[in-house]
Amino acid sequence: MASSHEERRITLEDVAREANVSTASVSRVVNNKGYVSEEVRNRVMAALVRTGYVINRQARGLASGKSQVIGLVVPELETSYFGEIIRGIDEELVAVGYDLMLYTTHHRKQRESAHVATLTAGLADGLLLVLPQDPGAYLESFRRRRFPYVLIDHGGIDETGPSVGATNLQGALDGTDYLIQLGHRRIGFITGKMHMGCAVDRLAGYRQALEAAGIPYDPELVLEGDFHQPLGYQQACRLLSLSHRPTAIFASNDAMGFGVMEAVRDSGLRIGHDISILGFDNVPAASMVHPPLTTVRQPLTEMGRAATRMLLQRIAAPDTPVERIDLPTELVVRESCRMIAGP
Amino acid sequence: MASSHEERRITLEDVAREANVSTASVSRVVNNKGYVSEEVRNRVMAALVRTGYVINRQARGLASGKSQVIGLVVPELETSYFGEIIRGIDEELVAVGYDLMLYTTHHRKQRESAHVATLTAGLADGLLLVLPQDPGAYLESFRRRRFPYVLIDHGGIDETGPSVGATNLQGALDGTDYLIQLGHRRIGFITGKMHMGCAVDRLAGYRQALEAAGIPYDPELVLEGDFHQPLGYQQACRLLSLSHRPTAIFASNDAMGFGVMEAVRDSGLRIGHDISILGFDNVPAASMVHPPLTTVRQPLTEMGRAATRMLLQRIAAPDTPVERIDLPTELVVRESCRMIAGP
DNA sequence: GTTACATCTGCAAGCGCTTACAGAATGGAT
DNA sequence: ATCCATTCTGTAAGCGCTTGCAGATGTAAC
Repeated sequence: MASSHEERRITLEDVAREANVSTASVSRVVNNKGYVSEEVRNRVMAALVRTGYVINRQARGLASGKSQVIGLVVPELETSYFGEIIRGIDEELVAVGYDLMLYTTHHRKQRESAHVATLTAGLADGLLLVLPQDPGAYLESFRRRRFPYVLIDHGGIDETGPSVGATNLQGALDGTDYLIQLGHRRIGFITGKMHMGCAVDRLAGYRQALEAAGIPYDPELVLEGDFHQPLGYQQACRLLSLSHRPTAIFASNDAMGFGVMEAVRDSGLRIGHDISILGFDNVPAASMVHPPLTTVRQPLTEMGRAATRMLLQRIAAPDTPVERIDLPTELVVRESCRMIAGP
Repeated sequence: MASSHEERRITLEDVAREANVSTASVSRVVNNKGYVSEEVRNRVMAALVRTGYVINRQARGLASGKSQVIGLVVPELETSYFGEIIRGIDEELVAVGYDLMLYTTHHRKQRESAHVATLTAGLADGLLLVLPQDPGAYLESFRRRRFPYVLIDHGGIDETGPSVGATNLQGALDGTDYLIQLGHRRIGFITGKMHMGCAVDRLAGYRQALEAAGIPYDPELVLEGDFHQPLGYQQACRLLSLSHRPTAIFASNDAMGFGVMEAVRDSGLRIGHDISILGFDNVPAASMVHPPLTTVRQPLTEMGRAATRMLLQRIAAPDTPVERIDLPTELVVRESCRMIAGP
C-alpha cells in the first residue's frame, strides 16, 4: 500500500502558476538572465521559496544543450594519486557550480571508449582524462566534433591536444642528481610501466643526469617495474643480489619505493646508511614510513586544478589555442637517502 | 572561423529514417523491450551501426523518469578510505550499467544539503551517503518522497533508514582483547571524532573488553583524537609522558596509529618491544610502514558493494523492507603488537 | 505627436527520448 | 467464416526546461 501523500515534483510551471507569471519569466529569474522587472522577480522569488522548487538538471540540460557536468575518466581509485587529482578538480568545479561524473576504467581500454561515448553524447560538457590508455580511439572524434577535453598526465601520448602534466623528466633528473651529489655512482633504477609516457620520461631524466655527471649508463642497474609495490620489491631484490650492487635505488614511484625499502630491510641492510632509496610522487604514506621516504613530489592537486580551469576555459571558448602545461616537480628530502659511506 | 564540418548529433530520428522505421521502433530495439519483428530489428541494428548512434542519456532520463545515475556523497577523498568504498560501489554499478555522480562536501553541512537537493530532483535515481554529517536535514524528505537511499558508515545517526556499516564495537573489542591476551593491562586509547558514531562505538568496544577482563577503566588513558595523524602524534606524546605510562596504545584509526608510531619512535622507545600499537581500518599504508601495523580491518570495498546492491534493490522496489547490515571487522595481526615485556 | 530604442512578458516551439494507445496483420480455435 | 489473442508498427503526447520571437509598455529624443 503506497502512502497517500505521494508528493509530485514541483516544476517550473507550478512556480509560474503560484507567482502568476509565465514559465519563461520564472526561468529567467532562476537563471538570472534576460530582462525581468523588479516586481516579477520578487513575486517569483517568493514563489520559489514557498514551493521549494529545485531545478531538474536533466530537463535543463536537454533544453539548453549544456549539462553543467564534466566527466572524469580515471583508470582506478586505489592509490591516493587519483584522490589528490580529484581533489583539485573538485575545488575548481565547486566554484563554478559544475558537477562531476566519475568513471573508472580499471585499465580496460574498451570500457574507456564506451564511457567516453556516452559522456560526450550530451551527458557532459567536457571531459577530463587521467592517464588515458587508448586516446587514439576517440581524440580524433573529439577534435572533429570540437568537444572540449583535457588530458592529465598524458605522457606525450597525444602530442597536439590540451594537457596538464608534470615535469617528469626534470624531476627524475633532479632526483638522480641529488643522489650523485651524495656521492652515489652506482644508482639502481626501477622504471614504471614503459607504455606510459611518464615512465619513459623518468627514465630519460635518470639517464640525462648520469650523462651530465659523466657516469656511464649500466643497463644492469635498470629494471622494469609496473608502479606497484610487489614488483618494486622483486626488482630491488635482483638489484641487491648483483655482484657489484648499487649504493642507491631510485624507484619510479613511491609504491615501488616502499617495496624497495622492504627488500633492503629483508636483506639485512640499513636504509639510508647502506642503501639510499628515492621515490617519486610524494604520496601521503611517504612521510609515514620509517625512515620517511625522500621523493620527488608531483603536484597532483595543482594538476587537477589547472586541468579543470583549462577545460572550463575551452568549454566557454572551444577555439582557445591549445595549451600544454607541465607543472614543476620538487625534490622532497627526508631520511631515506644519505651521503655514501666511505669506500 | 568555425570548421565547416560541424557534425550534428545523430538522434533516434536519424536512425529511424535510415532504417525506414519509426523512432518508436528504434527505441524498442535500443532498449530491447516491447515487440519488434526480426526483420525490423535487423534493419535497425544495421542503421545503428552505420550511423554510429549513441543515446542521449539526458533525453532518455527526462522521458523515462529514470536517469540510470546514482549519486554518491562523500565528505572528502583524501584518505584511501573513500577510494576503497568507491571501488566497491563502482564494481556493482558497472555490472548494471549505472553511472556515478560524485559529490564531495568537504565536511560542510550546507554543501551536503545543496548537493542532495539537486541530486534528488531528477538527476539521480538513488543516493549513497558516506559518513553523512547532517542527515536529519533531508532524510525525512527522502522518506516522504520515497526516494531511494542508503547510508554507509552511518554510525547510528539514522536509526530507521537502510544502511551498511561495520561492526565497529566488536572490532574494537576484539582489538583490545588481543592486547589483553598479550598481557597488556594499561592500554591507552585515542578516540576518533566523537560526534561520529563509529568513534563512539570503537570506544565502547574498548571499554567492554576492559570490563570483561576485569581491568578498571582509567580515564587518564583515554584521549580524544580526530582521525588524523598529527593529533594522533600529540595525544600519543601525552600518553607516553604519563607517570605510569601505558604499555600499548590503541588508535581509533590507522592514520592516528601512524602518528603514534612516530611519537613512540621520537621518544626513543621501540615499537612492539616497549610499546605495542594497534590501529583500525587497515588502509594500504598500514602494511607499508615499519614495523607493519597490526590493525582491525574494516571491509570497505565490501561495504561499498553491499550498499550499492541494497540501493539498486530499493530503486527497483522502493517498498523493500529496510535492511541494516554491519559487515564484520577482522583483526589483522602484523608486527606492531607484542607480548608485554617482563615486569 | 512621432519615432526610436530599451525593457519587459508571454507564447510556443523545440531539445531527444519513451510509451500509452490504436490500428494492422497474423494465426489458430471455433 | 468468425472471433480472439498475440504480435507488430506507427502516431503522437509528453518529460521539464530554454529561448527566439512578437507584442506591449515605458521613456527619451526630435
